[in-house]
Amino acid sequence: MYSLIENDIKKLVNADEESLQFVLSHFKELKTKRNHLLLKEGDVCRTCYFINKGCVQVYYLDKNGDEATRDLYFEGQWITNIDSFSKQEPSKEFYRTIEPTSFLAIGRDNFFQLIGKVPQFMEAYRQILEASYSHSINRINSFTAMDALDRLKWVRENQAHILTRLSSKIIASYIGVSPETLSRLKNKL
Amino acid sequence: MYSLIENDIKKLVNADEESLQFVLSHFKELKTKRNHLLLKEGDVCRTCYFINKGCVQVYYLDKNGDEATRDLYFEGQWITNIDSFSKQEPSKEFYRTIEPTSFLAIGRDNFFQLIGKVPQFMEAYRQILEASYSHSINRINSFTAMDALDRLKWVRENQAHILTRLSSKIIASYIGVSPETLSRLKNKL
DNA sequence: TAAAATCCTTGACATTTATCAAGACTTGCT
DNA sequence: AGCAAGTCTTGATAAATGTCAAGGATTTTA
Repeated sequence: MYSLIENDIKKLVNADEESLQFVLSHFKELKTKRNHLLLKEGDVCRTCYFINKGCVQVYYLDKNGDEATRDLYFEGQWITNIDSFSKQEPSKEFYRTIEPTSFLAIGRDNFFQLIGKVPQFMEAYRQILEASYSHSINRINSFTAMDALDRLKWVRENQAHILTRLSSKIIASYIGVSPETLSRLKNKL
Repeated sequence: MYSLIENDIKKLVNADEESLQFVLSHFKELKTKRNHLLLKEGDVCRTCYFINKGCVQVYYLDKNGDEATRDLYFEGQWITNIDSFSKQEPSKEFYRTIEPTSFLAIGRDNFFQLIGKVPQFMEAYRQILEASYSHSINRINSFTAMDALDRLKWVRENQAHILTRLSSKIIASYIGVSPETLSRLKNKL
């Protein structure tokens, strides 16, 4: 149950076994069905999740009430609403599983205590933040610098699992086009 | 010269005067003309900057060679290419001043030594990362969930200084439309 | 300070993408 | 297993945005 998260942390920092087990002991398993809402607009996020298996869609409701997908997360990834988690403000986004998903979850209080007590965990968190920020920068650049077909090609080159694992509707929302447009773009690939 | 950065750090963390001055002593002043390239595609970023006065455009070259603006930074903001700075990989982005600009700059080695030595500086960095990540998430959501006119209105509500201080060409690139389209959108505001 | 360069706007037109509708197909639920 | 719901595709059309061109305004630079 803890092997994936253990490897992930070891990949980021050199932690002695005692510290590592101390950190892991604060994570509780959470299993959900598909379409489970982890967090919805207006909620305050009190939990940070590590995905053991499954998939989470993070989305936003546009002015027509349609879902706009900000990001998609899979096993081996860390996920929380950073704004709401760090400042305890209401979330503007929805977090929903799109497959049966199993998490390791840690509450906010435990999380920040660990950060203060275990320097290697702080260091791991810093690296996760840097990588998440970097990923979001790439995503902004894909929207400012590419048209829809190039964004689709970019996903095919860099995140191919998204195209094979998820429905066209969700892929379209992630690429930032209507499902009809995605259907037509596929013919041009 | 250090008053803005001093207030910024104090706003983020409680630091004793000695630690604060120790941290500040590692920052060197850098003044540039407008259109100075701080970093270009392919460069490895070895410096983190705090803007004392002025403005920096971070952009990307699209497949036509046009500039796509990922973000704009002003006095009081921290700026570095996080990917290149943290992993010492070549930058994919350009960083250019668009006004005469004065910075406080710190080299990568000093930066990471300070992070290790001064817990309050680590804590400040963590908060800056969280805020930067949060800002980039808002920007992704503006592209996935809004059309061009709504993005322009969003900037007017939330970053009005961008509209009053910068050229239409740069605003257009930030909004993600051609200058001609921006010119027409202004008539609909 | 004057020439050169760049910027801003507007018009005409092309291209991209969205919307609406319908039918075939797939999936989920009981 | 079978029905209901949702998905995917395609066509027709509308709306949004890009491109090219040109002229006037502004800014830069020599």
